[in-house]
Amino acid sequence: MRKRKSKTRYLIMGLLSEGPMSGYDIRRITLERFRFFWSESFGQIYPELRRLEQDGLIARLEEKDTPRHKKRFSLTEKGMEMLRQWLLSPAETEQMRFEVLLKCYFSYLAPKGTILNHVKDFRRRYTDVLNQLLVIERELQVAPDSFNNHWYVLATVRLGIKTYRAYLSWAEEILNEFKEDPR
Amino acid sequence: MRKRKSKTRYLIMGLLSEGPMSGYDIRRITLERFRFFWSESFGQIYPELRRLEQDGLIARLEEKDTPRHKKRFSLTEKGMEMLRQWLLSPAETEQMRFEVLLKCYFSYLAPKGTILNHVKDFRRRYTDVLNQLLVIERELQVAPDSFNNHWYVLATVRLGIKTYRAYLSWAEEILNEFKEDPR
DNA sequence: TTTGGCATGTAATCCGTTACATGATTAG
DNA sequence: CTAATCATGTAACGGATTACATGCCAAA
Repeated sequence: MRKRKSKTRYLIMGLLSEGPMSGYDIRRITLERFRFFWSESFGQIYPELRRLEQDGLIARLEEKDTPRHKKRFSLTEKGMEMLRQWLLSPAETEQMRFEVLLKCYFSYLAPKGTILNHVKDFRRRYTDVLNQLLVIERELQVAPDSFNNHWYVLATVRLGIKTYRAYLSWAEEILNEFKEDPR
Repeated sequence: MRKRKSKTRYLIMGLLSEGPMSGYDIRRITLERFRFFWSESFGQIYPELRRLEQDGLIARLEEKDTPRHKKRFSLTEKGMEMLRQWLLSPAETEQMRFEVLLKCYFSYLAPKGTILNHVKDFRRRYTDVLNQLLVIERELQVAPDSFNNHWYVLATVRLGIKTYRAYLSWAEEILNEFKEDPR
């Protein structure tokens, strides 16, 4: 038997633990809060919601007069159980795939200065996300801690901040070294 | 028409630019040198080699008395052309998927101290890879620069080193904060 | 002689994005 | 009225891992 590998269900159940929401909400919140270390598309979310409901891990709310087409789900006891189980097991090793580093590595085969474009592009992208993370950090520090989980949320945000600062510091170093000794 | 997304062919062509090698070699070298930011499996490499040969981007060496079953390939002019083209175009944005961060984020739902296991696990894994990277860095500094590309290789290695140092510093902070105020 | 590493390859399966289809509601 | 956004969903496709199959060669 093959081990289930997709983590989509845990993301969904995790979010539902904060209260009922729809597939569309899940997508939106994932973009807002997890963009820096996670991504999901509708093509995964909606079919997974159906499966989770079939398995009794989430339940459709019976609501009349929902705004628009909204179909909201809540986490069941069984679902919370499974979520807790997953939280106790160790995480899988992350597989990195940085195309930009592949390009940097082989840039010596291309015209002089090719690597600079990649490094500058990299720097620009991570300058943007770093700024977004700093905004989120400040917001978290002043917002009321309704779920008593801000310390946890801030932990993930701060890993992002440290990581992207390291990225930017690297980019500066490369650009400086190149300026001193262009290749 | 859909845009080809797999980057496997560029990894292969990049490696072949340093000299002829086999699918098995490519896999081994990828594990040694790119493990920190790239991964490929045999299931991608061998079919891709066949396609690249069909497209005339690489060519099978006609060798007798090769060691074992070895089938070596070399990069053609056309292949080098395409590789250079790719190097000039910007890299795609990398999508992150850190299961460990998802677990940290939701650990407040599990027994107190659950997050510690994830952070410690994370620290252990990256302590290992950091040490490997430091070894590689030292080796590169003393080895002869046969392809005149050490500065480029070191650039990628140093991004890894900076990143993993940031990871470890984060892990220490989280563990300390938790020790002072367990939740 | 048997074990383990070298070496190539295919098939099954799952994962994930993207494009497409449909329609309601709201803001301008 | 019209455009944008909200909202749900499916189908097609391509990407990637994993398991499997095969066999050689070297070392113990």
